[in-house]
Amino acid sequence: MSENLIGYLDDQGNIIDTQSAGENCSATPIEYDNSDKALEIIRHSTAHLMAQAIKELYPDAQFFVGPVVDEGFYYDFRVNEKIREDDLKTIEKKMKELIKKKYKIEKYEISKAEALEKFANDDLKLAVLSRIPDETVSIYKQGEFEDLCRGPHVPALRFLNNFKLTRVAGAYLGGDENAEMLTRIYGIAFADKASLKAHMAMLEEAKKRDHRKIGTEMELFMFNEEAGAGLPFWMPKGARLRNKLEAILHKAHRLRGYEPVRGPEILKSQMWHTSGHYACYGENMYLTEIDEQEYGIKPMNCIGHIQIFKQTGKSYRDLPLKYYEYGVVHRHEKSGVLHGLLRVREFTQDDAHIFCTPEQIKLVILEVVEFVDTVMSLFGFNYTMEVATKPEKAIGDDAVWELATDGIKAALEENNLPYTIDEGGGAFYGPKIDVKITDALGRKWQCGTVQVDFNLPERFDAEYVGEDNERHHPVMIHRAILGSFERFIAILTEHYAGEFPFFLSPVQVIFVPISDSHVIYAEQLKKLLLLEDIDAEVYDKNDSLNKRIRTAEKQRVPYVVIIGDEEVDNKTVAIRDRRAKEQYNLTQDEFMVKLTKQLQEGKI
RNA sequence: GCCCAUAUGGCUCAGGGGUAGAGCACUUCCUUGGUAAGGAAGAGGUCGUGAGUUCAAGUCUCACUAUGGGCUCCA
Repeated sequence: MSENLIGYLDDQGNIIDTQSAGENCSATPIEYDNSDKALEIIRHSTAHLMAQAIKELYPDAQFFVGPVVDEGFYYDFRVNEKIREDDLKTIEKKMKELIKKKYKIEKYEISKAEALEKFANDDLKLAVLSRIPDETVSIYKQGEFEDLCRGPHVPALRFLNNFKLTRVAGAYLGGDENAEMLTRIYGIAFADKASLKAHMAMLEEAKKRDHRKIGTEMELFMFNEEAGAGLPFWMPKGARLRNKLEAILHKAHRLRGYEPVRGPEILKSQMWHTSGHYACYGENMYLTEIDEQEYGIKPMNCIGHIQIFKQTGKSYRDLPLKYYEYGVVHRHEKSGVLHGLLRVREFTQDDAHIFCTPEQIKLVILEVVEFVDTVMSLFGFNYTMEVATKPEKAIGDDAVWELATDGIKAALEENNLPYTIDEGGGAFYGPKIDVKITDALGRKWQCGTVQVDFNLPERFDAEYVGEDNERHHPVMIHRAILGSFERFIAILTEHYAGEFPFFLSPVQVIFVPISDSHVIYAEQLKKLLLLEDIDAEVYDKNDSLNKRIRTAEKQRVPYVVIIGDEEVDNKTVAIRDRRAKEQYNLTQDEFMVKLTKQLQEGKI
């Protein structure tokens, strides 16, 4: 048996550890390295090692589950003591000590009845057992420490040298928010020290891209404790960036046949009762009373758009009818979930509602998915699509839900668009496709969404006259491309590490005049650029030239332009180009043409 | 909402019971410089808010607010 053998892979893709495989296993060996399967075993065993260390340090600790996850592993457990971030070092130290004891990891099997008896005093293990259907369960043992576990595990602790405990957190038992909260410790492990180090370095790099850090540095947005949590303020630089994004999207919508509309911020509660928001989404709504009449601040824009649709008679010839609005919505998110611009309580959706016939659904969905793809490509985002099905709190018949869900799946499948299923994740009025992109730390965030809704048009009695001269309820497709400007700009910031493409950059050009006599020319150029919707600044502070160039270069600006005698005399500019990472000279005309042309990159 | 942690000038942070510190940014002056930090002086904080312990509280305790990492939930 090889020194580095830690398990086998059978032809079904299941991992068999060496404890289970026996002497003469013919399955494919898994060597000790950084392959996915090897890491799965290593990390699982490291979770156990951590549990063993915790048990020695906190003898009263009881353990729940310790699985491998995308970012490493964790173990959930109950202790009387409070475990803090500082304690992780102590636990790590104990883990290293245990490795030195050279324990082997041994496995034995017992019947479920025996297990129930063995763990009779451990309610957490009994909870785990209650979820296991098998009649036989396995126990893994290393030194004095034993744990109920199905494996797989490495043969001995010596394979677990390269790990790091990353954070402590609370986690509900079984993910149920009504249940007890356990302590969870996350960690990561690799087969070699260098990979671990590289992983930690990657996390450090990701932190530098954090939109909250860059947003503060670049003065894009802010929050204010006295104003309230989750309520973002857009500072001038951030507002410029956002305006540019809005302008690009306005044009993109008009070119695709969308009409702008706008509904009020608050509507009488009766309307939210009719829609079902009051019953299904009420916990998230802000309510207010005016003249003894209750109003709800809108958490979504659909209700307003339906009223606009209903205002004038509609024919099948008008469909599909596309209304869009940069709709400001307020949602009372739980305080603990707020997260920079990625999760706020007031945000603006690039929202649209497409009224169409049932026959048009497929086409409309595809059109939207294509729109999404165009926008994502513009920024170079990878995204995944999830089809979310009927949630527990929902309105409408199952049959209608099925029809809508099948329509979504069919549209995607017929065009070979890959998707996964999010069971029960739909909106209360219909199933949806969620478009998810990842932030700097690899966390997925929902951005775009396409939702098929048979329910709200009926509830509000929205109608069109069909070819048959009868009245019909239209189908409503709710959709957003960016999702919200707040979240999307947060992700953009992390994606570009603040170095936004020219067409979005809040400051697109910085002029550095060499001395006072060159300021006039710089100001003239700045004005010329503004006429083309390009934002520029002139750095004429009383600092040395080198200092001003350094400051300008650190602003994450696409172009720094130096203006001296030579440039003024010849009507030229001396450019430091961020993208090309080089310096060159252009005439003023060439410069203007270059920049206005580059602005076109943002046209979609 | 729940668990744990954190909160000191605009920003990043030090100070851990005895009358508030640094760097950057800011203001003024000198310097007018051709491609990544020239020099000098100055201003700016009731140490998140409110209680409590103490002769004495940024510093210890509690509550609240906000923020961070998670859980749960979502654009």
